[in-house]
Amino acid sequence: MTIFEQQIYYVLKQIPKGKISSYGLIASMAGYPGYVRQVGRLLSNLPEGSTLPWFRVLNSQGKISLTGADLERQKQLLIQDGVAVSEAGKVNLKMYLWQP
DNA sequence: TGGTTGACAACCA
DNA sequence: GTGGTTGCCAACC
Repeated sequence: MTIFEQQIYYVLKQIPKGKISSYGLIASMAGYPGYVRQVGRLLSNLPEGSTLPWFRVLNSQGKISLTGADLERQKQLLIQDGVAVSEAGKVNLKMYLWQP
């Protein structure tokens, strides 16, 4: 467990229900601007049973970066969160983007 | 040691 | 809005 990971997890836990954020934003808020790809790698390695709201993280276009079954899973979780997600796995950033 | 890859971002046409 | 290019940094060959 590195400081970097702790920071990412910390920021992740701050995202309120019904809101979403982006990889770049997460990385920046954690104090590591430019480490977007590490954020993605970190989330991809999260255990399935994790309580972290990893599904509230989208790319800068407000779109889910996953494909196939994984995309569907994340889409469902977001909808359960009260976030409107299009068929393509895209959300309205104007309405749901979270930034303190 | 060096090249490739990736749940990305910012730019530009 | 879409598609290509470049920058980015650690993890993996």
